[in-house]
Amino acid sequence: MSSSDDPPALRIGQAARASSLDPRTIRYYDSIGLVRASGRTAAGYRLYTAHEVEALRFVRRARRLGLSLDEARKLLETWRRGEPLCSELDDILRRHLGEIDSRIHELEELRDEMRAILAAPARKAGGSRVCPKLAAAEGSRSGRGR
Amino acid sequence: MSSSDDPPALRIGQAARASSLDPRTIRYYDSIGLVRASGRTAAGYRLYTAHEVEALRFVRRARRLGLSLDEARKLLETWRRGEPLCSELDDILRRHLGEIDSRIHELEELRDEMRAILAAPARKAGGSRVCPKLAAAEGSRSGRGR
DNA sequence: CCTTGACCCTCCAGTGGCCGGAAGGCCTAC
DNA sequence: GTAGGCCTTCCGGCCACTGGAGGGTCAAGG
Repeated sequence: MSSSDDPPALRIGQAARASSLDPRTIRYYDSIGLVRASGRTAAGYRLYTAHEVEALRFVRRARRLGLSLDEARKLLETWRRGEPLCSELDDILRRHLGEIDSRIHELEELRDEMRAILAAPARKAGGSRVCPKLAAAEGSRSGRGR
Repeated sequence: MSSSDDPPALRIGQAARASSLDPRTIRYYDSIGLVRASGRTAAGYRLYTAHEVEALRFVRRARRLGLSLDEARKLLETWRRGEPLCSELDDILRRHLGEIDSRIHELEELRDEMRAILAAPARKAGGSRVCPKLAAAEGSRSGRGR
């Protein structure tokens, strides 16, 4: 055994390049048990097979879609159990989609507000008070801010 | 002195209500020197005059515009020095405006991507592989993720 | 053989902007 | 006198890393 056709394992730097992640991030994922190294060399270097690299890419992709590591972990576990993953993924994505939509909305409001502020005349001197730009405008929205 | 027409000072809970902030947040701002309590009662309770409450509201507003506490601090210092604030504010807001714009753009791309994923047929069973949704689609964008 | 340099290891600390809880002091009302 | 509501400090946690110190490993070059 341990013949020459074992899956060729990468060290962390190579795995990092293959997954577009930082080695430290991969070490972190290992440390929290998200994507564990498949083994270690005699010197203690982490080894990653194509399987783990795929998982790392999976996680990276999930992160880029805005999912938390916990969500990524759930999906990953489903995936590793060989289950369909799609319905779970759909749920999560649908939820995030809603959040993104309202986040976009919020940001657009913010942007408009900023534009209005920037467009306002610079009326200096006026009163002894603040440049009214920030002090004013305590209207409309309230509550949670992500 | 210390007559009855000293500015009536609020305790932290009242200041919190007046500024729509959490008392703990206000304590935090005090601890980092962002908005210090104007004094203490004999019992050690923080006191906030209308001036500090205004500063707290200012900070809250800045935060809601997406500025960091550091940016808020800079503006606040300018403000407290009685300077116009507008040009500095404009710089910061302009920069943030750009960021918000690109963030909106990013999120819209993300949203479209998610919609595409959700719209894709659920093709289960297929190969032994992953539901292709997350595994695939390693195209387009790369680089920084906020 | 020794050094250089790239890579790897672990451990600890820090980031931002708070939130939560424990353990206790203060003040008013009943 | 006691119940409650407010306040205090201190400490730890959150998320997803990032940075640094202080060392080990390994192949190539002199």
